[in-house]
Amino acid sequence: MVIITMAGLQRCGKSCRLRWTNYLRPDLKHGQFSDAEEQTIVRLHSVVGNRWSLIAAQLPGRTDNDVKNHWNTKLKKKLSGMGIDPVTHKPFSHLMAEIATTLAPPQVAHLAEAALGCFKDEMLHLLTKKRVDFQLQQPSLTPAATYNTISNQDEKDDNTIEKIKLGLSRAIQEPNMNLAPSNKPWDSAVVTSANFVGTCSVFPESVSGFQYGPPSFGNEGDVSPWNQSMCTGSTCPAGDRQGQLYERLEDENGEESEARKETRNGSSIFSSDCVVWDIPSDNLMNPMV
DNA sequence: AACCATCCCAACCGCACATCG
DNA sequence: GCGATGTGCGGTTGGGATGGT
Repeated sequence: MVIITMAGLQRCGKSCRLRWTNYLRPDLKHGQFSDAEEQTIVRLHSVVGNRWSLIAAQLPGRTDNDVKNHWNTKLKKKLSGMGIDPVTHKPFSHLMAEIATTLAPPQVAHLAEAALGCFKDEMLHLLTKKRVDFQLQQPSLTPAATYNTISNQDEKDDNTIEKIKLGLSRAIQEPNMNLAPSNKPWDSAVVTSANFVGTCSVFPESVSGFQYGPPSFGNEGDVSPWNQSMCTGSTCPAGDRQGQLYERLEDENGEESEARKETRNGSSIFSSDCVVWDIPSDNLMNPMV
C-alpha cells in the first residue's frame, strides 16, 4: 500500500501484487516453455489436476499464471491432438470404450452422438488405421466378425474398437429403450457431459521418474467411469497418495506443507486408482500427432 | 487494404483463508 | 470473538498480435 501511495499508482494493492508476482519479479522467465517444462506440466497435471501453483512450484521462474495460460492455450490442444483427453489423461478411444461398455444403450446413443464431435478425429484415426468395417446393422455377428484388421498389431486397439462398436451397436439397436428408472447404477444420475469431465491418474511411484506408460486398459475388473475416473481436476477426492506427493513437493521446496494445507482445508487433489497413459516424450512435443 | 477469426497472455474476479489490532 | 486487511488460488476475460481470406 505504501508503494502504491508513493508511486502514485491508480491500482489497488492486489493488482500491484499480482503484477509483481506474475510479471515484474526479477527471477521470472519470460521465454517459451521448454520441452522439459512442458513434460513436467503434463505429468504433474495428470497427478494434481488444475493445481497450477503446485505445478508452478516445480518450475523455477514460472508462475501459476504462466503455467495455467500455457496449459490452456498450448498443452490442452497438443494432448487433444494426440488423442489424449487433457482432463483425464486417457486416450479418447479408451474413454469411449469405457462409456460404451458401462452405460445403458440409450445413454450410450446420446453420448455417442455428442461425443462424436469431440472424439471424431481419434475415432477416425482408429477406424481408418484398422480399416474397421462398421456393420451395425448386423448385430448377429460376433464382435470379432464385425470388422477386419489389416494386421495383428496392437490387440488393445482391437479391443477398444470392439468395445466402442458393441456399445454403439447396442445403442442403435435399442434406440427407444425404456428409460424408466431401474436398479442399474447409471439410472441414478442424469448423464451430462459434466459427468465425464475429470482428472484421474494412477499416482506415480516417483514423481520425477514417472511418465506416461502403456495403457493398462483391458483390466475389466477395475474399470468403471463412475468409480474410477469421473472427478474434476480441481476437485478430485482426497487420497492418501495425494498427501504423500504434497509432502514430497514441499520437502523439495522447503515450503509450508501443502499436505497440511489440504488437510486443513478438508480437500485434496488426488483420486485413488487412476491411470496415467504413456506418451512418448517425442510424441508429446510433436505438434500434431 | 480491409475484414474477420483465432491465438495468446496479462489482468481481473471471486472466493477462501490467514493475520492483525 | 470480530471486522478489516492481506494473501493465495483457480477460473475467466479483454484486448493486442497474428494469420487467413
